[in-house]
Amino acid sequence: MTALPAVPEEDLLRLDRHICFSLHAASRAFDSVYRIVLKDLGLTYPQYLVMLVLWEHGDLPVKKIGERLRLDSGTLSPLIKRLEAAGRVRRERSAEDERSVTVRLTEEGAALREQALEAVPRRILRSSSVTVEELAQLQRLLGRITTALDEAAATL
Amino acid sequence: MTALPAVPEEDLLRLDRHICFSLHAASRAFDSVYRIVLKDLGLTYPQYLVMLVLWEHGDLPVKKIGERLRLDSGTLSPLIKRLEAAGRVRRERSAEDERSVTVRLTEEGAALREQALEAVPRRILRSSSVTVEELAQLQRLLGRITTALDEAAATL
DNA sequence: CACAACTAAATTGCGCACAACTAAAATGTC
DNA sequence: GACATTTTAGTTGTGCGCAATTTAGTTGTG
Repeated sequence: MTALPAVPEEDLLRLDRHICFSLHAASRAFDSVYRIVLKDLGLTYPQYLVMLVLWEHGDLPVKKIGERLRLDSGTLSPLIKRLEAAGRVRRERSAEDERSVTVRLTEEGAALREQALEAVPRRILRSSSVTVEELAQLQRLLGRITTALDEAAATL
Repeated sequence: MTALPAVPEEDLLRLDRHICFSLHAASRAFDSVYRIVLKDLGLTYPQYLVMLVLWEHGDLPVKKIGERLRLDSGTLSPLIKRLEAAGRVRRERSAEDERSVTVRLTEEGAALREQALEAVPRRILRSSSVTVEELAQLQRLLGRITTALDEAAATL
């Protein structure tokens, strides 16, 4: 762990500048393209993430959604309320465990999936103008880094 | 551009789910490690980005900072005011062009650079547990995608 | 010179992200 | 069974990020 490569002091800060900047910028660039593509569906980017999870796994308690997206109730509670206000989901207190709130797709919310499938991924892929293989590679690298960062965050 | 690879319909949505999720998650994972590392310096992650730009280029008008970080005044104005309140920078109306506000490092702000150089990049590198080469590769790919996305956003 | 067009920064409003906290329900332990 | 502990959502407060608008200053055109 101490065997860091011999990078000159000054370059470290410049490298750091580039790393955090490019990730930050890429994230926002994706965000802004998604924003445009998702406008027709009346969804924000994070709302789309929640819908993707629900489309894939069906009705889920807030807790489970949070685990899959690594988001806490502070983010999810108001977000899901907005989805509910828009008629895409309903929230129901679980009968077995009154603490838990199950998020269910409405018919409208379920139907939105076809529209999204048609419109979103293709346009995103084309906009990023990278190959599917490159995206898969990017995904692997990001996944590895994320895991490492999460572990590091727990021990810092 | 129309020569998209033959990916089955269903997989598209799953791929999309992974792409946007992994970038979103990676961005937040970096954010949270930076948050921890930067706490000692009393800086948020975006504030650190602004400081990096100032340390590298010296005093700059808000406009120029925004160009380098792709951030607009709606984000930068309050952020820079907070940096000013913390004593890291001063804001001065330009004499030549009264519309422009130049952001200048205070002595304290300039001095913070040494502390950052010492603490930040090394810990981030170690936490992400990837090689400098991999980071450079990641950076190139992200840069390429960001450029493409920005162009796409302009024509969508 | 007058007036339109443009530019830089700031402001407002909304949504996300997270830390810190609260409320209510479930679980564990004596 | 009583009570501390843990768990699930929700709330509050702060800071980004962006769209849309506002304010003030500059530039261009007749």
